[in-house]
Parts: sequence; C-alpha cells; structure tokens
Amino acid sequence: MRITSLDEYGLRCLLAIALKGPGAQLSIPEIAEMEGLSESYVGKLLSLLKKGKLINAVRGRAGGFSLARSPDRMTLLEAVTTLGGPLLDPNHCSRYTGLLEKCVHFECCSVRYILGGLAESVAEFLSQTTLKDIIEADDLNNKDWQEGISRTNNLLPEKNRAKQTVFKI
Amino acid sequence: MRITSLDEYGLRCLLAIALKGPGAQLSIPEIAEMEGLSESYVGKLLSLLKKGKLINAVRGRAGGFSLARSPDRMTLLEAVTTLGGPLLDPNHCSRYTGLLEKCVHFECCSVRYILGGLAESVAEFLSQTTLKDIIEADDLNNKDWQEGISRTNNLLPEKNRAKQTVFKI
DNA sequence: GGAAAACAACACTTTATTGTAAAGTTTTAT
DNA sequence: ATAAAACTTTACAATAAAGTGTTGTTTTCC
Repeated sequence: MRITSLDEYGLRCLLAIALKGPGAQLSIPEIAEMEGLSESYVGKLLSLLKKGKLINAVRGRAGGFSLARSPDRMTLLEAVTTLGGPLLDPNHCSRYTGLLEKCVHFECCSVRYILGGLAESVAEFLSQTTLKDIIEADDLNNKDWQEGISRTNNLLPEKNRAKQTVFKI
Repeated sequence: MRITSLDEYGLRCLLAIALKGPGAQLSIPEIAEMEGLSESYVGKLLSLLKKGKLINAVRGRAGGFSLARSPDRMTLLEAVTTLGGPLLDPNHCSRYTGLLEKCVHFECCSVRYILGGLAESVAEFLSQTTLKDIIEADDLNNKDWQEGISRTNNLLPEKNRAKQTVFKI
C-alpha cells in the first residue's frame, strides 16, 4: 500500500477536470498551467487515467479531456488504484522474500492478514468518497476561504472526516 | 502514507523477538537466520526499532535484543511509525509542489483534507492491534496449520479482520 | 491541403529508496 | 589480557520511482 506522487498529482488533475463542470473539456497545457506541473508529466498522468477509463480523450486541435462518468459515480478508490495500482501488491509475498527464493512465512503468515485487513479498511474509506463529495466540499471551501473560515472537513462523508488538523502549514 | 520494505521487514523482526517470549533475547545472527535476511539489514532495522525505544539492546558477547515493553502495550501504529516515519509526511504540502516554489493549492486544498482523514483512519486501525494480538493469532495459526485449517483472521481485533482473502498465494 | 494545436508513446535522466559492506566499539568467556 | 561474539555507525552500490524530452499521430481551422 502506498499513496504515491502519481496518486497525489493524478488526483489533482482528475479533480481539475471534474471541477470544470459536467461534460467540459480541459487540455494538457491548460491543466499543466492550472496545477503548476509540466506538460509532459500531466500527459503521463492523464494517459493513466484514460487507460483506467476515468476520462475520455479527444485528439486534434480542439481536443482535450473530459470525465468519463458523472462525479457522483466515480470513487476515490477507483482513482487511486488506477493511478498507483492495487492498494496491496498482489505479489507482496513473492516480492518481500529477503535473501531466499521464498518468504520464510509463506505458508503461514500473521503479517499478511494484518496488511490484508488494513488494505480493506483503506479501500472501504476510499470507496465511500466520490468526486462529487470533493467538488461540493471544494466549492464551499473556496467561498469560506474568503470569509476567513474553513469548514471543508465537515462536508466530507461522515466516516472520512479528519478529527484534527493533520497538516501544519 | 506508505507501508514500505522497512515496515514489512522491521515488523517481522520485532515479532520474532516478541514471539520468543517475555524478556527473552535474540541476536542479529539469530534473527537473520530465522527471517531469511542479511545480518547487515537486520542490524539496520533493529537500530531503528531501538531508536524508537521499542526494543532494548545489550552489547557484547552475550548480547542481543529484547522487547522494551510487554507486547500488549505495544501497538502496530508505534511500530510502523517508528520504522517508516509518520503515516502522512508533515512536509507533504511543501514536498509536492510541482514546478513551483509553492503548491497551487497551498491556501485551500481538498485533497489535503481527504488524505488527512485517511491517515487518521489508518492510524486508528493500527493502534487497535497490539503485538500481543498478533502473537496469540500466530500461536493458534500455527496449530491450525497442521490440521489444514486457517482461522487466523478471526483472532484479530474485530474491526481489523480481513473479510476476504486479499492475497492469492 | 497545410499549418497549428493537441493527444500518444517511449526512451531517458534524475532522484529516492533499498540493501550491502566494512570498519569500529563493547562485553564476556577463557 | 585476549579473542570471539555481538552491537553501532557510516559510507556505498543496486534498484525502483519520479519526472522530462523527443518524436510521432490525429484533428481542426483557415
């Protein structure tokens, strides 16, 4: 399991498209400008999202990218697994084998069950939040920002709210 | 957030010591042999665990490592954060800035809240499982294994059980 | 039909993570 | 005392991830 750069930046690009509105298109140069990323990198991220069928691409001079489905039917779990692969590597046990050909706990492994349960817990969390939730939260967040308050946290699905400030910026 | 190699292997080493029994010592060569890892690597992992005060080290010929506390007072959260650092990098926002000096969402960021909530969710999960839980599960798991059954999953704290097989081995 | 704008694919450089090697320090058994 | 066994530290090599550059293809506007 890992929340990587691909997840972080890819999610931002996806949100940028979603925030543009239903059916709206956004080009690579536009997204790169908006998000402060290079066009090459945005191109790479969007090609991943396209492979995962989260966005549609139109080529040519008037081309761009649009959301493949309505935001309320697109979960964070889909986005994250599309961008960064499955939460828990299916080859986990054959990847972390140490010096040997086969992990010494291959037959019977407690850590495996712990990580399995953890991955499910994360998957449940992520599948409970859709892009629509984020859009609505972001919408109000921007208005509140100008009034000097922040209630973004209260707009997310009940189970997914942060109880305290996690980032100190 | 990330479950890394350090987490995976470090946790195995910690469990090896815990499984040895209360107060028991285990040396680097012994753990390396048991876990199928190089002595160098085990040394590195154990030095992290020692810095986090999860284990005590005794130097010299009759030296080795022992658990610093009883297993029921040592959570997975402590182990994971000691080995791999905080679940969510405190510098997250200044790390993922793209091309610019400052992330374009620095002032007002929806993704930040989502990831904050996710990190809390994972922290809650990990803090609910102690080393003792794993030891007991592992104990029965080993007995069951010989009878051809596996109920390890049912021995973990209620919320932390995997509902289905996550690994296919 | 030609040029411009945009997506697509892939190789490549840079950077961070992983894991190893080696030299040093401490303690104990003899 | 001395040697062996074990922990400690730091520097280094191997590998994987992150991000960029280049070239090519598609479409549209004029």
